[in-house]
Amino acid sequence: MSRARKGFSLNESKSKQEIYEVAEKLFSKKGYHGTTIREIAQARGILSGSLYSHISSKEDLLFQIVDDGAEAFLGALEPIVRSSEDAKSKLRQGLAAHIGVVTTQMDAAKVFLHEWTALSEFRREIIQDKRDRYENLWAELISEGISEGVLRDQDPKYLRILILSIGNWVYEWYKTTGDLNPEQLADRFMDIILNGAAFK
Amino acid sequence: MSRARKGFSLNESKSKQEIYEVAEKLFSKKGYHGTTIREIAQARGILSGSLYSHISSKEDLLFQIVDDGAEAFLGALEPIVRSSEDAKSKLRQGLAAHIGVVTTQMDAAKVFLHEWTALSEFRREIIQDKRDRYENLWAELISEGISEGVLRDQDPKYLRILILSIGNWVYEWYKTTGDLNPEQLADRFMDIILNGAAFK
DNA sequence: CCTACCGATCGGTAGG
DNA sequence: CCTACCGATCGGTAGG
Repeated sequence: MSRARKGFSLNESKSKQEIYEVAEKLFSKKGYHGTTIREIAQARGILSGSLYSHISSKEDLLFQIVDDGAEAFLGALEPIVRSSEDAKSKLRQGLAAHIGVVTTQMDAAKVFLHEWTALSEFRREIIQDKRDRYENLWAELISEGISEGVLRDQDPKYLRILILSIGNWVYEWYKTTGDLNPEQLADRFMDIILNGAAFK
Repeated sequence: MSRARKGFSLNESKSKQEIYEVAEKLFSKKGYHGTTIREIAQARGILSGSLYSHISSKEDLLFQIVDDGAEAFLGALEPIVRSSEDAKSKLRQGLAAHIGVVTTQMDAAKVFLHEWTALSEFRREIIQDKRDRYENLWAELISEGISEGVLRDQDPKYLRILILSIGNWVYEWYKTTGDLNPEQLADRFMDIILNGAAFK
């Protein structure tokens, strides 16, 4: 998550970070191609040329945002997968972690989930790898659930897709005011996923 | 769904339709802002200026694609909601219809689900209305399920979101080869949604 | 459907 | 961080 990673001075990294925050918001709202470098600069109160003492290109900006998003998801899920709790509560915590990332970093999450395809090949592959790693962590959680006898022994692929679909779509509808918090949401969804919505 | 709606001659509407198909593909792959009018023209084998005897603007093209998408979803779900079957099979059929639209018209569905926000205000509102209508149809299905005693009597909002999240995300991962067909997919997902993934 | 072009804007740079 | 600008490309148009 930290963007002050390469030993910039405090002021430099503060300026840089403000640019990232502004770009995150704009890329999330209007898309990467729909956002101009001049809009980003204007939102920071400077001229477009001045951006380039802090960034090297527009795509560089996108990559750092997308990569931060990837790291946020991985960093939230990894400790849960590695923990020694039972499979059921790991599944619940995993979904809460995912929803937590989406709701507390809505712009970055949306850019990560949707604008990463605008990256050029080399950098897109780096992100593809992290996406694969994240999916594999979920595959692990589900296969633990099956081997512990908590989950029905079905093709785990579609359960994984079902869970991630629910978690990913959150940025499309979630409002900070009026909706359940991430923990409550994860409880609600995981109750349906595990026990079903049917009346018994 | 029909694009030959305003009485154009056969040839005109054929040319027009080819432009829509090409634009659908490109908007889906690279986004509305990431696609240039020249790319669309080139994919049809003509020059950019020549497009404008068939369309009136780039945004017009987007609107027609998005609106067709909206109509496809509404047209597939409406007869199911109006039918007199039991709530459980209407829910299953509704999800199959939704997944059917997404998988058989993947490009149009993706553009409808994601690029509609690029529309200017007036036309975005028209689409917002149709999205609301579609959501309300689902709300109806769920409330029937509750009143028929098929579904647990919980806040229906999150069940509706859960179902639509699963259905909408399909375009992100579905491959025509190797995956289940829409009916099978809907069965699989609806089984988990109704009965849960937990072992009992 | 093409030729020929338009004003505007794009991402980015040089030099201070 | 600004001034001043670059070549390229954008959506779109006039006239055939």
